[in-house]
Amino acid sequence: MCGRYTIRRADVGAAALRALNLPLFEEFTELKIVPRFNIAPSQNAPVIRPNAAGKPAAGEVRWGLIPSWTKGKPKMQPINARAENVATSAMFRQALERRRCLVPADGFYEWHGSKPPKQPYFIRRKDDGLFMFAGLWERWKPDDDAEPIDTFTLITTTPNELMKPIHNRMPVILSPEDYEKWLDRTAGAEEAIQLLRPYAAEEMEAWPISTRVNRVGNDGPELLEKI
DNA sequence: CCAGACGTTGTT
DNA sequence: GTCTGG
DNA sequence: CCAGACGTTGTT
DNA sequence: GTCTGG
Repeated sequence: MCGRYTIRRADVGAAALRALNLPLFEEFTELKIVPRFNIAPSQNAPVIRPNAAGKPAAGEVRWGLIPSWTKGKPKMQPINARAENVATSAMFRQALERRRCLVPADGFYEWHGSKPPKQPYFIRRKDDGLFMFAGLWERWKPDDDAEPIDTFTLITTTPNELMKPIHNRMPVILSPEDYEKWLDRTAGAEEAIQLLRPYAAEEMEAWPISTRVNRVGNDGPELLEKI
């Protein structure tokens, strides 16, 4: 699940975050965003994470987590992490403690059905506002003297009432009042996992769309048209 | 102790 | 790196 | 998540 | 069928 999402407006970054009037975002770095209708795994996407000073900063990071201890060619690059397992899994535990991030999105896709052709749906806020997915990131160096590569994964949880008919999982969408705590590196894993719950269904809407979205290279507004 | 795995999704 | 299995 | 490749030899 | 790439 959650193997595709959108960032359709360039104002999704700094302006939207400052509008929340959260202290953490007062000095937020301007987030340069190229609108996209089809963000897929293994591509770079903007994420928001604390910089060295603890202030949130934004930059492009590759979707698909490569743990820092990976030797040689990465074998596993999970694009999702189950909220039920992040606290105990050897792969996610450290990232949950120290490397949490926000992944901005203004919509995502989900495929309904057991065998192809599956019916894709587009899901967004009713007010077409901003989502922040809960993410974890890692820094990996292919070799000792190579440039580090940053990657991230999206945390998933059980579906809310809107998503249940479509799928058995959904991405963790954080409430604005939880953004700070999720990024706060002084908050521990125990506090962090409290925030990992299904988002309010009444604030979301979904509709069926064309299977044109299946092709990663398709990246236009027509992907969101109701069918 | 060392060796080997470490994940999710969906599909069967 | 850290946990599990042998 | 879905789509598309899945190989070797030899040459640059 | 299974892996890789987007």
